[in-house]
Amino acid sequence: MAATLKDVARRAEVSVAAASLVLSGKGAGRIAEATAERVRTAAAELGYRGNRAARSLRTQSAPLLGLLSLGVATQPYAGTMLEAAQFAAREHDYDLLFIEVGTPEAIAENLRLLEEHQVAGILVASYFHRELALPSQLPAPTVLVDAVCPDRDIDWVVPDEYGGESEVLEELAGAGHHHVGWICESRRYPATTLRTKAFEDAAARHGWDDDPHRVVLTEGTNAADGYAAMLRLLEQFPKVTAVATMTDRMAMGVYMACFERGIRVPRDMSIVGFDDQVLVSEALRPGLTTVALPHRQMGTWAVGRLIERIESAEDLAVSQVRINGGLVVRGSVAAPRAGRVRTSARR
Amino acid sequence: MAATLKDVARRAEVSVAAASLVLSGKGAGRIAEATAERVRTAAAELGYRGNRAARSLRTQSAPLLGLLSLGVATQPYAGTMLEAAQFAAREHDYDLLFIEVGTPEAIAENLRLLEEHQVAGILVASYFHRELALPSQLPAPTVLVDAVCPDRDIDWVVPDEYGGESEVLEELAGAGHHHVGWICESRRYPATTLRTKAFEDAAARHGWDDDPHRVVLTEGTNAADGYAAMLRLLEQFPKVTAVATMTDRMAMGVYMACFERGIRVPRDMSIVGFDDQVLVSEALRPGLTTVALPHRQMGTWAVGRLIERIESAEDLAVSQVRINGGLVVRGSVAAPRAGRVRTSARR
DNA sequence: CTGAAAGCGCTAACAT
DNA sequence: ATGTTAGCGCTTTCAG
Repeated sequence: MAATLKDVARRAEVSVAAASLVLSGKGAGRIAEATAERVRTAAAELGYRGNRAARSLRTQSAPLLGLLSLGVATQPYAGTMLEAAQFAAREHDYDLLFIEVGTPEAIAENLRLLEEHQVAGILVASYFHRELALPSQLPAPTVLVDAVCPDRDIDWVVPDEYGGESEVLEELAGAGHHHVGWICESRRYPATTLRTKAFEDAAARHGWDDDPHRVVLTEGTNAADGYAAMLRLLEQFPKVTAVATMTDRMAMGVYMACFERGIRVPRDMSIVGFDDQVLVSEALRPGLTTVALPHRQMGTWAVGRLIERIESAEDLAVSQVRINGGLVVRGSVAAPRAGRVRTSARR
Repeated sequence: MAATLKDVARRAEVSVAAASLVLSGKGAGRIAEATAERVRTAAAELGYRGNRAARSLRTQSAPLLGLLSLGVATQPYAGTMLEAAQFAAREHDYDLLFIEVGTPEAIAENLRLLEEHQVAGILVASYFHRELALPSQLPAPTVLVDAVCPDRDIDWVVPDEYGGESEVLEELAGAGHHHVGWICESRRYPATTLRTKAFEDAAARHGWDDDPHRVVLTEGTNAADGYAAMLRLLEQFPKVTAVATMTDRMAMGVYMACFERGIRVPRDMSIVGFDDQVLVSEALRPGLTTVALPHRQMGTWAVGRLIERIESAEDLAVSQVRINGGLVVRGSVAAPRAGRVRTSARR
């Protein structure tokens, strides 16, 4: 049986009220130091840990953050956000209630669950940058991670798609490329739209070869999509000396297409990706130059922000930020070769 | 202000006790159906949700499971276990408190934190099969996920390393290979030991070429390790027609070495991995034949078991299980070619 | 500076 | 069949 505050008080020969004051640190100046010391000793001796339920019942709030996840745990690397969030929470003495909601529609019902728990704050986290609809009544301060809620003033943090893509494209421009291809998923998401915008702006800025054939749209974002797209790109835009893909997985497919065609990376073809899925980007030979997704940073920021909001007396202004995960330079970019001769396919 | 039980009782014109009985379903046979109906209506009208803190305080236990994670969220795919655990918990009306402990040493201190929360049960989950030491006093029923605790009778679930490896090696045997290489990390973990044992047994069983040069030990488990190991294997064991690697990532390196040497997969070389890291195994061309890690199944099993233990009156016998995630056949295995001529390196 | 006491919302033993 | 009541452990007035 765990020791209660009453046990501590009895042992220290003070009232429970005094013991509570001391242990919660609110007794400073009110309780004599000698008494306080007695209480602390007694608590230590008894291994007193307190009872969250009793405290919550009394204070009508729990030092708990509810994390409503949309696939965050499952997706490689997105889980990093989770870990970062938990660390940040722990640092402020909050714990994390993890709930995988499955679909956006299930958010509302799970918010009610969190209300029962009397969570002090709520994180709604997605594994990819998306738009979300939220019920108008939120049971606690809420911040979105890798998601935005248009038509609503609410804190959120997302990757800086435009900035990141621009940065990695500068690598290509810096190496001297002018015939640059863009392989991107066709569906319209914040990520596709913003990264494509960055590509178009970079192209305009650097006067890249303005041929509509330089872009290939795909159905999905995996290696097979990248592979097929690259084959098509080589056909419809043979001048290409560098390719930017919307994701690392697609870049992996591009590598494979190059391998098969006897095109060497980066000598004959420079390639850049996005996401920094280390399993892929680091494993490729040469390593893929890409942009990291700021999972960790988003988790940390979101929790910091949430706690700020919870603990601040005033109403804070809404804060919506885009974080650039940063360029990761590996070996997939080189200067275009002048008199490049494309070797024929190997089979 | 959320409605309380008292509000419901007043509205239904009954006592709080009666209301409690009805809402918790324990009133069957004790409360008249008409009364019960009145209570349920009142609760619905008020949007009554109950207060976990009050209930926990009273019952001295919370419908909460503490999940102490050792890197589970960060590791690609291991997070799947987390999602599965949460689903299973929710199905039994438990919620999940997620805590990333960082290192095994931090487990003890976090167990005390869970004690404060009065969790009904505890999951200690690792992202790889390992041995763990646990304090002798656990604050609640505990089950280990992807970890064991030697010298201790405690429930755990781990991947069936031996069974899985044996199964994927049967693919090689079935295709008719006799000169099979084994690329494995040199450090001794349950996974290395058991998978290596499976290799040795398969080799003996099928009378594979018994040459000590057929195995190459590596420092790590990533693509670069696999790549270097494969180069070495080709040199010291040139007869090799099939390679089994300890991880998919290492297999990826093997593919790359083959590509560079002009060795075609699977025509000239069959390859099998372990883990089924889809990002890798599915993306490779041809897809990698491998063994899945049962993350999802482990999560589900562990929670089921834990709840069984929590809710069972008697002392259950300890249950320790190994789950085989299952063979995933893709395209990396073929029959060895009779008069195979190794093409020379491409550069 | 310290103690007594009320009460958070709920459950369960005990009355009626 | 239903109501009354006594706490669970803690915080926080309010008295002393």
